[in-house]
Amino acid sequence: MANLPILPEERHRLIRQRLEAQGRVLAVDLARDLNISEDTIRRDLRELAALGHCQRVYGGALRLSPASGDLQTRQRQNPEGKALVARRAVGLVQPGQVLFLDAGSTNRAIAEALPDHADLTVITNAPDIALALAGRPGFTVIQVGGVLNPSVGGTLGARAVREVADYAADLCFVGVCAVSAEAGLRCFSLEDAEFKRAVIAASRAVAVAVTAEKVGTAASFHVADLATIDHLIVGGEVPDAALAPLLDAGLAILQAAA
Amino acid sequence: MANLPILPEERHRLIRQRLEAQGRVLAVDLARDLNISEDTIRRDLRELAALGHCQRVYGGALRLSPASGDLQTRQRQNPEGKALVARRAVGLVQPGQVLFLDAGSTNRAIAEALPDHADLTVITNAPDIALALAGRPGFTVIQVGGVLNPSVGGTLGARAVREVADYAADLCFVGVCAVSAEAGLRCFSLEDAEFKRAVIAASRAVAVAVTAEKVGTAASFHVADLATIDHLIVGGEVPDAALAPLLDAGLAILQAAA
DNA sequence: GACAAACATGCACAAACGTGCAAACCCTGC
DNA sequence: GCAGGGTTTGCACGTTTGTGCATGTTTGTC
Repeated sequence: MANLPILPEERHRLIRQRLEAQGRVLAVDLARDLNISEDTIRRDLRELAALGHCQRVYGGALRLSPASGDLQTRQRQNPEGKALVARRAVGLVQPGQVLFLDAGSTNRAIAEALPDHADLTVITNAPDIALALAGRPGFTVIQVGGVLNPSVGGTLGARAVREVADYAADLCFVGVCAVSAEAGLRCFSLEDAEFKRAVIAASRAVAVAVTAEKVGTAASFHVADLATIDHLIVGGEVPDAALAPLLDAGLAILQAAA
Repeated sequence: MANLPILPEERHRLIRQRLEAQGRVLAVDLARDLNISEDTIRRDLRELAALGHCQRVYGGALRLSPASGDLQTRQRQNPEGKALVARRAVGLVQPGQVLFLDAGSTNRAIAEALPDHADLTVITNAPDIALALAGRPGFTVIQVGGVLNPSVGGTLGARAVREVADYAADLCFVGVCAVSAEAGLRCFSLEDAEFKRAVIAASRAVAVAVTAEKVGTAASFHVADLATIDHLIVGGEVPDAALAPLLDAGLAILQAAA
């Protein structure tokens, strides 16, 4: 060992680095590797924990869970059904592509299921999706600006529509509130529908991912006809009576079942 | 030893060079190698740190590039101090105003401290701030679009700057990484500095809220001079030595102490 | 319940630190 | 040349900080 003196601050950085990489550190190991007493290491860990950089535990320290409180709640609200659809949906994505992810909890699940290190560019109007992807390796995240609609959870309105027109995506995932053979894709607000149409217009291919309960239902505002869709991913147990009309309409359907 | 005299500026360049190459320097080593007293080295390191070229630590100095840390970790640093500053900062806000909130953990705290039912319009480039305010009564939230910078936690770049120019705010809260009388307002990235300047240009009044540890320090990139600021809110225990130069500069300072 | 490992705490010592001060140095104008 | 003002440097002083050791306590495990 070189045994060169290590500055306290330098040591803190090293510990944090090791925490980040391995998720945990042991006081004994650090003391041995850094050639310093365990007492000092313990003091370091206590200090780092006080600053909120790790969780102090008996024998060493742990990395804190990566998700912050607000996001954690949302994640828990996501049932397995959405994760199921999401896993199926990401199969459509190729490395290097530019994706459009509309706001919505199902699309949020898709964002989380996207693979790292795939050189993806994700354009989204949903701040929570942007945040979930920010900093993950292999992602460029573009946020669509505009007035944030609280119930939709994304930016909408004229400004957002205009911005979307500036981009061109290989594939978009449009969130819808209802889908049926007769009424097509539908959602609950006019502004939302306008925005989704802009997204579809700016994308080479269109994918819609929905959970079973939305199939065969309708909502107030028309987004697009079924003919517009290239991929429909449905998850969970869909009754044949609801699915048949969609198949009759000539739609290719990816079914994700447990 | 040659013992030839070394000019201070020459010495500074050498120290920065060594910092760049090795990531750290020890005061003792420099004193020995340059054949000069440790006192002088310490003075040099202090100066370099004040200009934002390194981080001064006990025993020497460290390169600061990898140490800026991501948003989530900063969020956890000194939350009480930030809440304190935030409570003081929201006193500047009048009902019905249009505000600009720059990205950053202190500004996030300000967002959370803003009063409900005050008919406020908040423009922000930070998705987490937008999310925190979305749905709260009496708020209109406008998200600035652009490429999301993971370490800053907000959109930056040409697109974001252009969008900001479309708006006009009564008051902006600019987040800075460092503030001092000599170096003014400073931050860690060029793009960030550009964006903040755009925000300042689009606002009738400028407020800067910082926690105590940022006062009297500096960082690599210049944002604006102190003369640009209308309100400076500092929180926590600020040593008089750090505060005095700011007061001498004629700045009105709101101090938030426990 | 026994035992060892991990821990917190107090203490002592050395290293690193900030500050005031005086000497040495530089530049400038007479 | 030299007098004056500003800057830089090293030294002395007291203070702070980091570290290891000794002590007694807590925690996990068998």
